[in-house]
Amino acid sequence: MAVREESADPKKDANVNQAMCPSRLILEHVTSRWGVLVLAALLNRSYRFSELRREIGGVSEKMLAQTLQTLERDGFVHRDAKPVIPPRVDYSLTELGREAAEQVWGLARWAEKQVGEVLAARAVYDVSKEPTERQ
Amino acid sequence: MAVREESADPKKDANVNQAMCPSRLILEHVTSRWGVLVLAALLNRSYRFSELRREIGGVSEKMLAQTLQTLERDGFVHRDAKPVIPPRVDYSLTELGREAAEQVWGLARWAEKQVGEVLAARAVYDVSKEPTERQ
DNA sequence: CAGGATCCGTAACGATACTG
DNA sequence: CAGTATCGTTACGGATCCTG
Repeated sequence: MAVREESADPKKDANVNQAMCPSRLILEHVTSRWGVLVLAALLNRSYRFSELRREIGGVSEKMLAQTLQTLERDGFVHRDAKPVIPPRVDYSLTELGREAAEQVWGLARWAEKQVGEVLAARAVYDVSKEPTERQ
Repeated sequence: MAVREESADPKKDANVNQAMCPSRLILEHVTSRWGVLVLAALLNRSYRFSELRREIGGVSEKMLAQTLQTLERDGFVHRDAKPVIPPRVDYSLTELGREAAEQVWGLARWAEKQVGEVLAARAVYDVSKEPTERQ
């Protein structure tokens, strides 16, 4: 079995941290590296597994499956497995998932808008912290 | 020196992932475990280091320092170090930081509102995935 | 094709000790 | 007080192999 990793098992979530509020976990799931991208992709339309994998790019099968399961468990993603050979599974957003996706997408858009400012701030910071050679 | 961990060194950020867009990093910083809590706390008022540490609770010195540095570097947090003995350092939000804090706090609030729904969804999911003993 | 199981490296994190 | 340096752990995440 070995249901480790992230938070597949609810009882294990607790010991990740002694006192982590549930909202923190939700936040973690929807803002995770691949969670954001999955939600963003599904905002447009539904996707099949491999399709989604190509769309996102750079995600391993394992992480995509894991991300999708977490989001499905939280009620953000609907999984429609058709009993055909070869298997066909479509993923789409639930209503709750759409809300989530819009929220994080909004945040992502905001982040993109601020990239310039942030990069500038970093440049300033890095120069000020530089070895400076001699003082 | 050993400036590993998270993203203190800009040149290292790139190899965390071959192709990670800058906005992803910003998102990572502001939605990180302690990043959210730091921003939320500073939304009310400015804090000193240890004060902030107590306020948040459960954060190690190392992680708090690291989180604050990351946020400062991105231009979200202003660090005001007064040259006195004993040292006194006040942290506050910049204008950009206030925007960020409001964004993530909005997301956090949304997450809190959905805790009930998510928990319910998880319960349904977990039951449906249960061993079921015999089918 | 959709994913489960397993192995493994690395880096994130926490605890502790130490410094200006 | 406000951090930095070091160490140990663990769990995140990727690669690979395997199955219905």
